[in-house]
Amino acid sequence: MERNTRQRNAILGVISEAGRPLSTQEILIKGQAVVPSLSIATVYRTLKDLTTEGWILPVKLPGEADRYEVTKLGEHYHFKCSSCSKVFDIHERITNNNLPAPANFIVESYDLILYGRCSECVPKRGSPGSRTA
Amino acid sequence: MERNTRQRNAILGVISEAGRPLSTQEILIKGQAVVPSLSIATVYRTLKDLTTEGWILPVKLPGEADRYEVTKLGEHYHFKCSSCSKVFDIHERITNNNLPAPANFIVESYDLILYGRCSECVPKRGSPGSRTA
DNA sequence: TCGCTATTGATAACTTATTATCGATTGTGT
DNA sequence: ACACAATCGATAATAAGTTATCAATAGCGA
Repeated sequence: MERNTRQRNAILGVISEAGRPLSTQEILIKGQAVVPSLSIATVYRTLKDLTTEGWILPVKLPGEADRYEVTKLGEHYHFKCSSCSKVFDIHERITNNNLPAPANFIVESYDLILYGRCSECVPKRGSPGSRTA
Repeated sequence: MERNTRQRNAILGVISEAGRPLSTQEILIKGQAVVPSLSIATVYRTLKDLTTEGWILPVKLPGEADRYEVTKLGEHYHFKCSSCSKVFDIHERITNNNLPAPANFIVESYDLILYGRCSECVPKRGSPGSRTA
């Protein structure tokens, strides 16, 4: 049967408490703060299990390895900071009307990724090179 | 100096005429219809050159290898058909107002990918399992 | 607490995409 | 047409991420 190991609890714990999608390396580091012996193999194994069981979901960004977050967040999209590389959840609602497609095309889902500066990395007022798109 | 080879002409030709972003394998196959000896190494080499020279751009989708399209298309986004896996350009305009981010976050750019059925793969009217998102 | 077996940790192996190597080929200026 | 270097084709090498292997460890029911 399925066992309730320290490693599994630690991994689900750090993902649940992160508040944003975590990379496998982030999960490894944060998990090792709870279970120091934690191995990257166990991280991958457990992420696969937790995904299969429906607890977490992979977050896919172009050209990057999957990140993971808990399933219960509902529909949302993501913001990647071009300075610190962290990815944040955005829960504002986008209506399908805002996502036009050609006639005869059926839109079933979408991925929207915003790129820019998060609140921690926003340049000070008045510094150069900081206009928004 | 830079030479005007059959391979280079064929590769830029198939990308220009495709009307949608092509994968490296698609470029190889279509290019071999023009220059049968065309090698995958030449495809990668030429794609890198054409990108550096500004003729083409990589199109990045989550979890997939880069596709390529000509630069002159201007701002647009992409639609991936979940049936035939082809990627299409969408030239409808999206306003920044439609892409809300948290206060203090600066949006510099975005990637938007719609998933669904293209006009060729849309199920016939009345068939089951075909509601839009 | 004992014993069984699921799970772990360390690392080798694998996968897929891309790049490097190098002898053969082929544009291009003369 | 010639010469020569840019480019090509075939394939080995690389890179990053993920998975497999297997002896050691540790949940969990009795």
